[in-house]
Amino acid sequence: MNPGHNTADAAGRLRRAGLRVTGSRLAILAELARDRTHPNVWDLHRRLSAKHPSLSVSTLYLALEAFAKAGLVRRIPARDGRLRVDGTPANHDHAVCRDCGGVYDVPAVDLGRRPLPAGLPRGAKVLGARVEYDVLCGRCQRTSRMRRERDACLS
Amino acid sequence: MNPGHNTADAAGRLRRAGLRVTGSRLAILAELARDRTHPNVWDLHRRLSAKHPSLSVSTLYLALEAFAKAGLVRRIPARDGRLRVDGTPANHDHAVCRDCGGVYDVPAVDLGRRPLPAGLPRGAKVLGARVEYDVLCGRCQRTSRMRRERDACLS
DNA sequence: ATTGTTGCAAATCGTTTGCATTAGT
DNA sequence: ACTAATGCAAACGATTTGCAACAAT
Repeated sequence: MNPGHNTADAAGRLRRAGLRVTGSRLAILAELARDRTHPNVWDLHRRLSAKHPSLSVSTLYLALEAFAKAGLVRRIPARDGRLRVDGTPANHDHAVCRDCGGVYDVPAVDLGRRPLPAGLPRGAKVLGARVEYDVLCGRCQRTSRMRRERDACLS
Repeated sequence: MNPGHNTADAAGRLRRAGLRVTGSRLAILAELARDRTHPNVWDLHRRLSAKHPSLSVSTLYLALEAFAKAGLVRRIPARDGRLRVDGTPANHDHAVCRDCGGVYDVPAVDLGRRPLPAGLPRGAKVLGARVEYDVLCGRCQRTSRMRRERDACLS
């Protein structure tokens, strides 16, 4: 269903990265390929625990660190201070809901032809750039309207 | 030296935000106006402790939360998981050093005329957008060259 | 007088680390 | 055989919270 993210390929990607192919790691990569919500480590652990009850949090952290160094995943520091995991290796941008902190994938904006901004730190080399959209997701628009109405009544 | 960020103005901004004007808070705002390095909470606490030895970390956190809600500062989750504080209220973008995690201010890119990207979560309302540059700062270019050379010798 | 703010200490909780065991190469 | 990967528990450290004393309004 998702070419490029099946198990066989995951094993190859692990090997190519110089990492050992283990059940945990295949499961982690599979779960990340399935779950595009940028789960945090505990979400991930909870979901994986069903099929892999012995998988420990420390293993998860260690694996994610190795994956990140190999470029298989991106680790993104979320607004709530927790680590979220982005299992989509392709280049893309993010939309972050101001209310619930949900992270959504958005096709990458091409900033390539744009002149580099003045005011970069002296001598810095630009490696890349990405856009982050500040949004209010559909669900939060509803709940914040509800909240506004409720608060209005209470005041 | 920095119009718009002097003490008198800080008091006004606090009052306008419905916050009480206290010595700690003026000191915090003053320090943030002076230090544009996006310090984390502990850096900030260390620097403020010189003049305000009694200022506690919890007060600092509480004040920063209030400031952020009032739009006086931005709190940014850094790659190392710690909270960094951006005391520049004006709209601007950031360049983040891939190596040391240093955060540098960059004039905002105008994304206004750009069509909104397809693939935003259904029903989401876009409130804003900012660009984050992935850079290698001058200092880190030097140290990583040194590291490469050293590692080359060791291998 | 009222109530937001402060400082201290304790609690919380995400992440890291040490180490003995297991398993991939 | 070699050594990366795992699981457990303990350590760590940033942030939050409860509460009594204080201070700005």
